[in-house]
Amino acid sequence: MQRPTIKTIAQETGLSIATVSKALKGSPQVRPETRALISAAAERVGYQLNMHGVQLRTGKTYQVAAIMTAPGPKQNEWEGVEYAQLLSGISWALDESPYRVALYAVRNFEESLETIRQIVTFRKADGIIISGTRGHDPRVEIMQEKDFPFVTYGTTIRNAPHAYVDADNEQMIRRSVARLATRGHRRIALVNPMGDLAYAMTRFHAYRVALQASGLDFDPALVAHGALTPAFGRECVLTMAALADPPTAYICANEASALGAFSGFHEKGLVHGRDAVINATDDLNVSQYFSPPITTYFLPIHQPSELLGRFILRRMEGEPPEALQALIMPELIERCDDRLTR
Amino acid sequence: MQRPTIKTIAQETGLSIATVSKALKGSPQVRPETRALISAAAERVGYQLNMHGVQLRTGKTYQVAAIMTAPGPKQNEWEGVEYAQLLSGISWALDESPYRVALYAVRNFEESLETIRQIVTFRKADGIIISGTRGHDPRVEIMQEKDFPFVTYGTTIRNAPHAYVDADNEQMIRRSVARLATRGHRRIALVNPMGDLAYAMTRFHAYRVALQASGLDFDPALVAHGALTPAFGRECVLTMAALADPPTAYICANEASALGAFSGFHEKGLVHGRDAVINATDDLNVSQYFSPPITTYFLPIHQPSELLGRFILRRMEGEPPEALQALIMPELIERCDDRLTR
DNA sequence: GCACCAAATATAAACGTTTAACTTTTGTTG
DNA sequence: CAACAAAAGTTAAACGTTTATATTTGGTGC
Repeated sequence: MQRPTIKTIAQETGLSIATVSKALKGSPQVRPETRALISAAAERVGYQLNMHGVQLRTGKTYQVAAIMTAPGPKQNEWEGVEYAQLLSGISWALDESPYRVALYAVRNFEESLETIRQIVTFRKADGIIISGTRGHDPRVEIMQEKDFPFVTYGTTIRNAPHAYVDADNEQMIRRSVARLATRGHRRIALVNPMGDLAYAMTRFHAYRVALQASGLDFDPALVAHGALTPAFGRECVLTMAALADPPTAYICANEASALGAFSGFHEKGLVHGRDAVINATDDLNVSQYFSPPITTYFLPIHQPSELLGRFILRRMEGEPPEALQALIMPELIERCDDRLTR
Repeated sequence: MQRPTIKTIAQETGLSIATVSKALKGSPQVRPETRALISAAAERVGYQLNMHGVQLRTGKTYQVAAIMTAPGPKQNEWEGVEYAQLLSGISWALDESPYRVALYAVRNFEESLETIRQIVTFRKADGIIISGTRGHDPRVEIMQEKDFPFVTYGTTIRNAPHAYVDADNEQMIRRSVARLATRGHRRIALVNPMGDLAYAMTRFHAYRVALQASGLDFDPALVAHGALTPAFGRECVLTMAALADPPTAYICANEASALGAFSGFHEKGLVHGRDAVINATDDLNVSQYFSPPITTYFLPIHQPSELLGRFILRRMEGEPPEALQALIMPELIERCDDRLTR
């Protein structure tokens, strides 16, 4: 038995395929009785719209491209794990819509640029979602130039306004530093993402401002930029703890680097709460299982990711990008007092 | 300027669109000189195949559906994080092919069943990849019934032969138990996945066999089944450590539950290596950053995931499922001696 | 009962590709 | 060089939609 098409329904009802097509998409051009008749027939024969026909005719793909920059297979490091939740959040947000998530895994920034160029020029998708934005991001420029709908996870700094979702890194760092300063910390380390990423810049800037506000000196030796793996967090602690005047607090940009920092503590024989403390930003609510549990700013990742999905839908419907910008303030979860006990 | 089609090339070369079409897909029906001519013209005008036309004409979708069962947004637990790497591995394997990964995030088993039914009956994809297989998996049955190409991550137990990729859980558990027994452990706990999952059964069975082989008694109190979150790992330790005769070793099914087990140790004041030890299976190579680092069976997730991608390609080309089965033995990484020091 | 208009429906073409069936060209053979 | 076969190329239809344009239907006012 063949899969039913609008032709089937046309024959079934004795109407033309044009009328059926219009009726099925609720056009006011066909009167309600006819529409009901058609819907009934569609139901009866088990009709489902064939997207290929629509796509060919309209040029729309009904795909949202999610560009996922994942570390190469050779690199066995715990990185980018939050992508799973990010993707599922987006997928859910699109659930009721005709759109699907098409995954484009790329190895690095250049590849993502090339992929996006492809998608835009050959219209392989109707919208794009990217993350890991840079201060000045050429991918954003490409899409803006062609007026292609997109949403970024993460802001940019020197690009024209566009749709984005991000955590409020500025506030987070300011409050983190202020809180630690209040608790007597004078040497606060910043374990930051790769320096070219927009949020690394935001965090760094906020860090300096906050230090000043608390009357603390800035020491470049207490700031590190790198891929947010456990290896990096560990390395930071090993290096900084060896300083003549080592930090008493580490602000880690994610849970992976925080875990690595713990590993560094273990290696150096440092005790959390006695020698130094670790604070972090947490997407996955995993810091509560660290030993000991640490203070974090927690932003459940499903929140921004669902927003990304909703934003791209609205953007594809033509809503202006300025209306689609969200900065979410993560919630402070104090699992430690974070005053040193010595 | 319009996007070039085969029609453009036909005009450009003075040939018919049929010849162009054949030439571009390397049909032997067109002679090499003509083919070269056409290729050159295609290159010149920047031609790219429009998939929508192909899809409509052939009925093929060039999509591989990846079904991802992710925990609901309300549940803030660290679960399913390895999916990110799984997906990117699959995506890479498909890179050179015309196929793309279409993501279907579902909330639970029933939804995945329904989604698969949809995909199969309305041919929304050409192939499906699922994970979290059950001992007897109705999803597998649906696809087999319709002779729909698919590969599972994880074996099944009571289903007809099909394409799969899995870690060799049987061997892993046997060797784990034997190794711990050799090191003097008599009370070995098994922190196992949900009981209806195929690999939970495999592991449990192997566990019992291995206990017997080592002359150890089986105690149901030392086995727990549940969602492999840190919460679960923690809960297991809290419960089992309170037993009259508590375990001296915990075999955790993944790194998340192992992390949770550590959290349980911390809570109970247990010291790793003195009171008990934790062993685990690790996909993400994160256990090396635990404090202390633990002994694991390590299977870098990109390995099975790329295999999944390659297998689904071959399966869609008609290769029989029996030829597409892989059981991979993870590598033992001994980071601890695992003998108790007391 | 007629002209007119709006509303409802029908016709036909188009999107880009593949492919069965047909025609033309080229090469081989006796 | 005729006869034919094989090779190379062409024609035309089809896949399932949407939509501009055309046609039919029914209702209104006079």
